[in-house]
Amino acid sequence: MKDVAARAGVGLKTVSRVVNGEPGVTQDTERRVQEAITALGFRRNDSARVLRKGRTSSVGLVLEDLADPFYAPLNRAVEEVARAHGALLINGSSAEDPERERELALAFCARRVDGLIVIPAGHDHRYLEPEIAAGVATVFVDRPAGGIAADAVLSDSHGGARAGVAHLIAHGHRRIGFIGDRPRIHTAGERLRGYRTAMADAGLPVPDGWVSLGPTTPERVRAEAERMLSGEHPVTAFFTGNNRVTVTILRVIAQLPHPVALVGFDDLELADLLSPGVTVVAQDAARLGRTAAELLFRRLDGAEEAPRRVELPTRLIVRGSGELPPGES
Amino acid sequence: MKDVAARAGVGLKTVSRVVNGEPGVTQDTERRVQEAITALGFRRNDSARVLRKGRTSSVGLVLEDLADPFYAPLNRAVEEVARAHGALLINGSSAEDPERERELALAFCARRVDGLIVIPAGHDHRYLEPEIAAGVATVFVDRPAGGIAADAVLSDSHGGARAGVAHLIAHGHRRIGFIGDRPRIHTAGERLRGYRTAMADAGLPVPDGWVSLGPTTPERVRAEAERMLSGEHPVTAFFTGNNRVTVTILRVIAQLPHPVALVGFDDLELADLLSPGVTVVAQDAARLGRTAAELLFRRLDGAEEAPRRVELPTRLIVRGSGELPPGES
DNA sequence: CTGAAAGCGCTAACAG
DNA sequence: CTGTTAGCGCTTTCAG
Repeated sequence: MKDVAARAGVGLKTVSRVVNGEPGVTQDTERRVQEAITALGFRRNDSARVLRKGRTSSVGLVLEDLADPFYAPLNRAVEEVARAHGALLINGSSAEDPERERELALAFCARRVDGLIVIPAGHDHRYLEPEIAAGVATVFVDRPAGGIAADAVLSDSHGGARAGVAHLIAHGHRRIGFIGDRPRIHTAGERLRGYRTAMADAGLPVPDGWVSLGPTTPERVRAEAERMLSGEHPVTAFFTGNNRVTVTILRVIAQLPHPVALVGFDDLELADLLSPGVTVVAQDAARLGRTAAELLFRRLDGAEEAPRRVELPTRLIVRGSGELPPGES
Repeated sequence: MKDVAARAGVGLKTVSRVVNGEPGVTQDTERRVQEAITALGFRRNDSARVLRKGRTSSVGLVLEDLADPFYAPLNRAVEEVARAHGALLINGSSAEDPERERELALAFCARRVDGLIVIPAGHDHRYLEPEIAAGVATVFVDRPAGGIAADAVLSDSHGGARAGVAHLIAHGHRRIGFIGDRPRIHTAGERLRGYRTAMADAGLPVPDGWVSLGPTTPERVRAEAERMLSGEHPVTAFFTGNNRVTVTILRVIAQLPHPVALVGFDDLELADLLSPGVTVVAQDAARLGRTAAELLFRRLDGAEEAPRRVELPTRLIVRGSGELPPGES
């Protein structure tokens, strides 16, 4: 910028004015400065600007996996809101590792993001207390924060799972298996709770063997499904706790001689084209992201209310797999 | 940091040494400094650090759509490589708008990213010349740069499409429709070229009506497909230019009274579970991203070779839809 | 082993 | 309308 000023024969501040489109510069001076800028290939150094202004116009997003088809639209939605507010997005995947979540969040804070959106991997977010105290607006999405009071935007996991399982029960199922993600993941627990509520509502017992929480690897999910389908009291339907489990169960079911009913949590891209279509409890990932980002920017614009917990509804999409009757047992 | 120094009763530089894990500090002094850091909730301001050091340890990624199931794994792969090199990732979606691509890329440059990975939306990247001259390593992925010499990591779109169409021809098809993305997108053109090559190899004519490039909206794709399926010489098979077109064509085909063969470019998550399974020409999006990121960091580590163009192979995955015979016409 | 001073590139605050 | 000065928070340099 110094060089530009020298070349254009003006003061530093004038260049600054031109670069930032501030008023108070003659057409002629502006032209001279612009020429110098192009000639020198100058671009404002935002690091220096940030240092001076205090605001970075950037937000950090810590999510579980950038590549997960459920989180990708959430990511995009956050980006769009950020863009509308003139902010850039820095993001990273925690890979469901609390330590990595922490590293990312703190790295973002060191970069002085204005705000932070976190899909928690861990359950203790007290490490963020100094940062929040220092003014980093923070919103949690998909799962609540642990150990601190903070904004959270969640899906109604309990209600959604309850409705999905009730749907299976309404179609005659009495023995329904639940396969979900690891129990330390908040949504996994909530969905299991929804399953138990629906079963209890119908006065149905839930033997331990019908419930399985754990890693969503195809191997584990397949083994658990096969276990639940064998033995004395095989299940006649599955309720699956997220998109990855659903995909594996679909592959398991496709190889069975008899039909097994299925309702999955999370929608899938081609769910309507399978036969039968896959009945799901859908959450709106983009809306989750948008809501969180909007809340974040409201905070950044000075909203000082107490931390809020927003819960978004889920939607049961009926496509066939959840309406299959129980086979003879 | 000043505050920390004051509180710990040491000099500024000593705090800096502790914060950065540099040697030359007594155990005792270090402890005092650490205490002050925790007490004050101090975190190093990376903006200031960057200003001084010149390197930001961050890379920018401009892609088309963060939420696209094809680009999401690429995004994740880039993130992993960046992470391995201690760098953060800033990213944004161009939404296939050249102006937006430019804005994002230049905003990243203003933040002084060390390197830039771009999935081009536009065809003229001369706007990056000053940045590259100023030292921003730049790698293009999925599509080549326009107007400048730069590294590019691409899939073999021409070869992949050619193989996919040849597969349909080998299964008896003579009238094959091609529906792809807008012609200004490089990969769309290359895939069309592959289609034409395969048709020419087999001595088959290609009337204009069998080829359609344009927006990948369901409405347009559906209309074009229905047009190609009607009239005097209806097509008996489709080759689709990317995942979004394939998804729509699958919906169109599902509603037809007679089967129509299909080979799609890009794999789909549930492609194996449809009946018939969807035969596709798959690219490895994660590998594309990984390769580009590794090349980028090689540049950042000082590799000074001439710009390289890396072309990754595609893979034909046979699942059923591409092996359907042509119906009677 | 420790610290003081200079300066990275920019903008806020004030003169002219 | 334009320019000067100070200083954002850190690291580099060099001297204790």
